[in-house]
Amino acid sequence: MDRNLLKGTLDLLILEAVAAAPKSTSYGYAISQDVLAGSGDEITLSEGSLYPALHRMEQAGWLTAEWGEAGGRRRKYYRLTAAGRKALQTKRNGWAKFAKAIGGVVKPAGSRLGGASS
Amino acid sequence: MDRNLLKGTLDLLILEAVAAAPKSTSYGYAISQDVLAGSGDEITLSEGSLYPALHRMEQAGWLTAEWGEAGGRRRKYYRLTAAGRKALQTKRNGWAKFAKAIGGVVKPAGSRLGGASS
DNA sequence: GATGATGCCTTGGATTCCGATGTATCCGCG
DNA sequence: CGCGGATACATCGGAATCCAAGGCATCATC
Repeated sequence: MDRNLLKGTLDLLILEAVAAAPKSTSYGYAISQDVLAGSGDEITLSEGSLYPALHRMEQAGWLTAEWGEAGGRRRKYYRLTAAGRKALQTKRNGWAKFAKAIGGVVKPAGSRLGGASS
Repeated sequence: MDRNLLKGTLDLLILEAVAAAPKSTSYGYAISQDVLAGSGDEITLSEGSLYPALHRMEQAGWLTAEWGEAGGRRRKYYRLTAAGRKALQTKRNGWAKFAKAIGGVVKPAGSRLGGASS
């Protein structure tokens, strides 16, 4: 999978994972696992991308963080703010519009080439 | 439209435009117009992206170029090579897989948030 | 003779992401 | 006990990508 495609969708994926998590079950490691599972094992959010992104979004006011603990290990639980929910909607719309735009240009995978003629 | 989303799809869009063009009607400016039209006026390939990309792909052996002229203006016509057709297929598959993976995580735009209950 | 469309090109910089690395706890295995 | 692997957080430097800006040239319109 071309990793460049991921650019621009990182925030969306994280916001989506946080939004989907039940109550306060959203923390870094779990988010990466959720995205991995949700994508059919296709999308791996590497730590070098994930944690900086979480910090950035917290800074942006999209997420709030709270330290917790489980099984002797520290966890940082994240929740969406109102601004975060709005950002998610915006990014969803952006993705939908983008995917549609690409779809208008790209033909289905597996379609024939060159044989345009009759 | 978030421009970061475009990253990774540039080659695909260009290959697709060249593949779709009738005979020898594919040149830089026309490609950008075709993509713009095909995407519903959503995707503008800026010249600073387009021309370097065309050179890179020619270098990679995906395209061959040939100078022509029309109406007193120079044009550089591009055609797909066999490797270019193969690259297009590969990128189509990559995009399809990627879009599907994202779709597994992202909920439809406009869907409700927070009200996970019931 | 200015403006805008057509048509090509290059460069510098900004942005984005990730591999590598570091720290720490817990569990299972030999 | 020591070791590896999973869990869990974090940072930094490098690599890759793209585009705004600028430049050049022809043609049509006003």
